[in-house]
Amino acid sequence: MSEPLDNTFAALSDPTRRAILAMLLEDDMAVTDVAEPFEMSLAAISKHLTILTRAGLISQEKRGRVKWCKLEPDALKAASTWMQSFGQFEPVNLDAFEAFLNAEFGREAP
Amino acid sequence: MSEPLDNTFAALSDPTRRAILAMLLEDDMAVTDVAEPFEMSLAAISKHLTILTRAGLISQEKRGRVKWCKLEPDALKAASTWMQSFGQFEPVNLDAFEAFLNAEFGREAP
DNA sequence: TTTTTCGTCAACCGTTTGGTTAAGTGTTGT
DNA sequence: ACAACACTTAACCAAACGGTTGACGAAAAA
Repeated sequence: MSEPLDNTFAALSDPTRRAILAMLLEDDMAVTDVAEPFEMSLAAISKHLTILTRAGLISQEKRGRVKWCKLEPDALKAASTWMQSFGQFEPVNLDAFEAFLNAEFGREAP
Repeated sequence: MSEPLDNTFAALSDPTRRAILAMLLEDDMAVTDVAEPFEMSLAAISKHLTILTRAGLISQEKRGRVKWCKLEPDALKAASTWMQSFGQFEPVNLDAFEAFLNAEFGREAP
């Protein structure tokens, strides 16, 4: 019923999930460590991670009792392609991203 | 409460709204004409257009009794920047977009 | 072995979403 | 003046969302 692109964009529409993705950009993390900086329950974060997994934006691998979360950048390609088509086909540079990340973290990450 | 990026991604998460954007890529359109190809009420399309407007993805200008809808590609820039950062910074080309649009229309557009 | 840690699941709750139909507001054409 | 057209709004509905708490299973540590 719902297309991959639906799930990708829906997953990205939540600031908590975007913050999680930004965290995972730095390193793979365990669920508990992902949850630590947020002011919400572990169960809530677990749900967010399920949504991100369903959207293909991350993968989760269980080793022992710890479940490791890993960014999967490829899932963003289709969505990115769709968006760029409306965005005048400008190439993106890292500086713009860094500035954006700072802004995002300044407001959203605890 | 909700950030611009939230609204942008949420607006893009619905296939009807993405199809509307693709239609508007070709030309400005009146609300009734936007609604024509879809199997849902005019009121429903009107709501979708409100959501797209709130997200800044389109603008609506009333001339007489007709309300014209116009694509606003700039609103996608911030979101696009965010996404590209996770997508290995690959430049996007038009061929990929065309292929994607065809696939999208084949499945989603009535 | 017992206890703590890691994480999910189930049930619940209030809000939002995506759709419907019906009524209402302007604008245009006859 | 009146009818048709172009939309929007209101009220309603079922389903999904985003969060909670509490119970639970599996793995690790004591």
